[in-house]
Formats: sequence, C-alpha cells, structure tokens
Amino acid sequence: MQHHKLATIEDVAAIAGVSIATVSRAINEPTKVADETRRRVTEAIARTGYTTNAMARSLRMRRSNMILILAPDVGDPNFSNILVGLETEASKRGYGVLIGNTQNDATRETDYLRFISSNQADGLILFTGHLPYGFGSDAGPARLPPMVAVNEPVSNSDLPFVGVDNFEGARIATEHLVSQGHRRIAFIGHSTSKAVNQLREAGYRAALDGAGIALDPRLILDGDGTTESGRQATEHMFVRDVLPTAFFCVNDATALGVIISLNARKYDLPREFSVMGFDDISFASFVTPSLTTMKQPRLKIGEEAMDLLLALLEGKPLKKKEVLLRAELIVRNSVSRVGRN
Amino acid sequence: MQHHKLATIEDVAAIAGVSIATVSRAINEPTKVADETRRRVTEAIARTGYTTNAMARSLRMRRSNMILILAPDVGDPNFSNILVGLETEASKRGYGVLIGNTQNDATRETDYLRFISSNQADGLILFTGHLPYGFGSDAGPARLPPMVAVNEPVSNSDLPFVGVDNFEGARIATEHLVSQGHRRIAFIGHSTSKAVNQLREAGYRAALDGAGIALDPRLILDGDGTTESGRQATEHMFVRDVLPTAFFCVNDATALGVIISLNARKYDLPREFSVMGFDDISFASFVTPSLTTMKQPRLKIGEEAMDLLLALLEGKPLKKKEVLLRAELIVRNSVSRVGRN
DNA sequence: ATGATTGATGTAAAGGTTTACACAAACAGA
DNA sequence: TCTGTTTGTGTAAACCTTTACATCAATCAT
Repeated sequence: MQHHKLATIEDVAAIAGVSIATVSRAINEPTKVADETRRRVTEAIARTGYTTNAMARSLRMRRSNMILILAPDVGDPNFSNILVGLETEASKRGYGVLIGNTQNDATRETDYLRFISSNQADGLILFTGHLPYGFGSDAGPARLPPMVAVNEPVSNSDLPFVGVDNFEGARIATEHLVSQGHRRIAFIGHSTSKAVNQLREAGYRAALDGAGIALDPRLILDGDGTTESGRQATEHMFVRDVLPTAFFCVNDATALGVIISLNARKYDLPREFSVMGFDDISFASFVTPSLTTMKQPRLKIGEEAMDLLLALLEGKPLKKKEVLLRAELIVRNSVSRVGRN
Repeated sequence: MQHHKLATIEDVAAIAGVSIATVSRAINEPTKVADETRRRVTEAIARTGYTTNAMARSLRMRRSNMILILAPDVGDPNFSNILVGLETEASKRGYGVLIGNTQNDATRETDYLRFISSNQADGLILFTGHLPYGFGSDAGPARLPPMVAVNEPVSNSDLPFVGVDNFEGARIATEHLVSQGHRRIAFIGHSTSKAVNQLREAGYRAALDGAGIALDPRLILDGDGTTESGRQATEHMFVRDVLPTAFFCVNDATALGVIISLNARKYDLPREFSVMGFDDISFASFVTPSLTTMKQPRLKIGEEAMDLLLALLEGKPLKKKEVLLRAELIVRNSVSRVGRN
C-alpha cells in the first residue's frame, strides 16, 4: 500500500520510444543524445513524474552522495551553527547530510560506521577529535573513507582539518587587553590534554611576549572549559590573593564562570576587572556585562569543511591539508581600560 | 581505488558452503536456519568482515530506513535539542537521520522531496508548519509519505503532531504569577497569525478567568516573538502609561526584550516588575535577572515524534494523532511577589 | 568508390540484496 | 507402507540503474 508503483526508467523509455540506455543518457549526459530525442525523453519524464531511484543508482555507481557527520553532541549550539554551513554547502553540491550523535560512546561510534561500510555514506566529517572506534580494528576495512576533521583536529593523523585559528585568535584577544592598558592578564583554562586550550594559551603567551610583558605563572590557571572551572579558578585566585586586572578565558563558558564569581563578590564590572572570552556563543551578548570575545566564523567553517571533503571525494587535488579561519574580535562591555578606579 | 572490493553475500556463502539465500536468512531470520548452518555463516561473516550493502537491500526492499527532517533553521538551538531526541530514538530503532535546512525557501523544500521520491527516505519530520511546496502539486506523487509535524502543527491537515502543550503551559505560567499576588498581568505577544502565540494567549486568558481576574485588553500587546518586539511593546506601555505588575511573555526572546527595556529604564527587577518567559532557551539562566520560565521538554518531544513516525511507518496502529507534552515551570529570579516596594 | 571516422542508439551485463517457489529429507499419523 | 506435514535449503527472479560494447547510418577523407 506504500507505493502505487513509481515510474521507472523503463516506463519513460516506452513512452519516449527509446531504450532505457538513451533515457539514462538523456538525464546524465544530455549532450550525448540527439536534440529531438532528448526532447521526447524530457516530455516523457514530465508526463510520468519520473525520478531516478537513488538506491538503484547508488548500487550501480557505488556512491550514495551522502555525507555522514559524527559529532559528540548534536545539541551543542556551537555545533549546530557549523552544521548549517555543512548542510548548505553539501546541498548546493547535490549531497545529502546524515547525522550521528556519538555522545563519545565507543559503541555508538562503531555503530555509525555501518553507514560507511554499507555504502550509505561516501565521506565522513568528524567533530570528535579522534578516529571512530572500530576503524583501526582487525575486522574493519583497511581502506578508510575520505574524512575531514572539524573543530578538533584528530590526533596522530594527517587528516585534513578545518577550524578556527586558535593561536592567532588568542593572540588578538590578548593584544586587545594589552591595548586597553592591561599588563597583569590571567589565562584561565590551562590544560595538558586539550589541544584547543593549548593553542589558545600559546597565543596568549605570544601576545604577552610581543608586548614585552613578563609572564607571571601564578596568573595561569587550570580549567577544562566549563563554567564551573571558570568559577573555581577565580575563587582560587582570591584565596591566593594573586590578582590580575584582566581575565582572558579559554572560552565563553569559562568566562561566564569568572563573571559569575566576580559578580558574586560584588565587583563592578568591567571597571574593577576586565573579562574576555572566546567563541561568541549565543548567550555572550546577554550576560551582564555583555561579553567581549572572539567570534568563530561557524558558518564558514562548515562550508569550508564540506568543500574540502567533497574535493577529496571527487578526487580533486587539495589546496591545503589544513584550513584555519580567523576569529573576529567582538567588542562588548566586559573589557575596559585598566585603572579607571 | 576507492574500495578494494567489499565482501558480498556471495563470498560469505562460498566460505560457509551454503547458498546466498541461506546467508540472507541466517542474518535476517535466524530461526529459519539450522543451528549448525547458522554457526558456519556467522563465522564466515566474521572472517570476511561482511556488512550487507544497504543500497542493494534498500533497492530490493523499497525501504531505506532513513528519515528526513525538514526544518526552517537547523541552527536554531530550540531545534537542535529536539534533534537530539529525534536522532537518539531513530538510531535506537535502526534508522538513520537525514537533515534538510529549508530556510523557508520553497525551492529548497521542493528540492528535498527528491529524497522521498527517490526512495532515499521513508518518512518525514516537519518543523516547517506547512506541507513542503511541491507536494500537493500536479507532477508530484499522489501518495504522501508518512509524516509527523513537530513544534508547529501543519495547518489544514490532520497530520500527527507532537509538541508542547502551549495552552496548558501558558496557564501554569500565568497561575504562577497569580500565586505571587499579581493581578495586573500583561501578555506580550498577541498575534493574529501565529498558532503558538494564540494558544499561549488562550492559556493566559483561561488562567485569569479561573482566578476571577477581569481581563484588561490594554494589557495585551502585539508581538511576533522577537526580542525587538518585546522591547517595543514595553516602551509602548510606558508611553501610554498603562502598566502591569508582571509581564507574561509569549516566549523567552520576547521576555529578554522586556527585560532590556526595563533595565534601561533603571527599574529594579524583580522588585518593581516581574517578567515571565516561555521555552527556557539557553540564555534564560544568564540574563539578569535570570528568567523564570516554562521549560519545553525538547528531548522528549524529539523522541515521541520519532516514535510516532516509526509506528506509522511500520504500520502499527497509532495511539494518538496528537501528543502534547507538558512544559515545566522553572523558577528563577525574574518573578517575585507583588508589591514589595 | 572505398575505408575510416563520427554520432546516435540499442543490448545486455553488473551491482548485491530479498524472497516466492521448488525441492528434498525427515518425520508424523494412519 | 503410504500420505501429509514440517524443516532446511537452493534456484532464480526482481528491485532499477549505469555503462561497456555492439550496431548501424551518415559523414568524411582519399
């Protein structure tokens, strides 16, 4: 009862009075068929409402024109904006987009590989920062599908990568603080494991270095990028009583924690302390004070990543193995000139 | 160079010393094959690393086990949380999820239907509030695929619908304000076109009615659900000098506009005015004062919608044509007892 | 006039499954 | 012993394309 019976290429061929091969050619290589024939085929297609069956096509061509996107958290607003870019570019080029929410669960990751191994997807976009479990494995196919990593580069691999230039962004951010007269600038979010954090810290160090400001290691605090870690780091500073005039936070979530902590202590922001974030996530403009931060070009990241993957897929030579996009400084109200009190 | 040559059912059959039919049965209807045979097949599968080719399977079965999700804005955080629910449920049941970002563009909507007509997707989840353009059309297939509407019911149709109970939620919200002693409660977001707004206004009216509070039409203001409209409505109230003690806003975005406007006028919130939202979007807890609002059960909405669609798809009898989920009152700091000044 | 080339089309194979139907063996009931 | 049923398996068709190869007519070069 599902399908009446969709029109097939044979129906079209019969009506147009040609063979199915000709119909196929009229559709896929129009120049290879005579004008008059093409006209008849086009008309027959219109009359039957024919659409080529993608399954049969994929089976024959060994190509699904689908891209699988694997992300640890599809609900993450940061992800979803990149997704728009990915989807837009894919759609423009005639590809469909399949999504898989891995939740960093090995079982789920392996499970999604069925889309690859069963030919349901031609390529892979990875947000996870590592190869899916089950790839390097014994049973798995030796051949890896075309892949592009986004946001998090995949460790020990030379996978093409698209993301924001964290080092440069962090440098710009820190330089902005310096330009406002700050010299005691804390970095909140030191991490020995997260590549993103390390790059941003490196940018911070480079900026201080460039400005001739000596690094005070007591102003560099650990953090895992959560709001809670920002809060804790701030509290820790007050306990030790080693204070900066400005906080550069590894990301907006951390910055929020810092702001919450400072607000709770009744400081007047940004007069008494400046706070700078990174990412420009949606709430950044709604916090009080609204957050000065570095905006990630999320749409662009998505588009570039998909473009790269499709180039890979279509066998075109890659321009680059790595695309780093610039973050943009967004000035709001959480940073002011130092020493206004 | 792409694929070495994946193992097929024939390879497995050869190794196990059975026919391909038996292999297929061993996989899909294990009870129908003898224990010993099944063992041999399983082993052969393990040895070859065989995965069934989904394309061939879909072609034969006329079923792709894919669901297409059509949404006007994939980047909308409200959407992306529902997406998690949709994806989780689909994945649990062995379905994949395909996404289409329509941007309310007729061309794009029509374009995505190719997934349906070409058998690449078996069913449709609609966030758009209307049937995709090209469906009722002449050329299109008379047969509609199984569909479920989410968030926005589809007008003039009896499409199954899953969403939040707006009427009930608005009533609960308003009753909360009443319970805090408010009697002059404004409704911001009256609309003649948006169904959601109308339902929430109806809930507001019902609550007032239930509390024996006479409706003051001057306290009902137009709004399209944007932050700007919330701001404007508030300004308008001050111009006319007809003031409530509490604002019930059609959604959080509107509430944010109201708060911005009141903050700009230097009112002390929530002492002088209470503000209530609806949705509990991510920034709700970050505004100052943090927003008391009604939380949409987004994950649950997604799960229920997918469950409904799959039931439809698998020909099971539907429990209901409409699933309305309850919104939950989230008490934060933007509402206080009236008359504390 | 002849052979070679070009252009347009058709024939048939291949892609990898699922499943209706046929068949054989084993078993049950008489 | 015979008939009818059950159980397990195999054969082959069908799902709908794309495309290598063959065919044939028309055009061209010599």
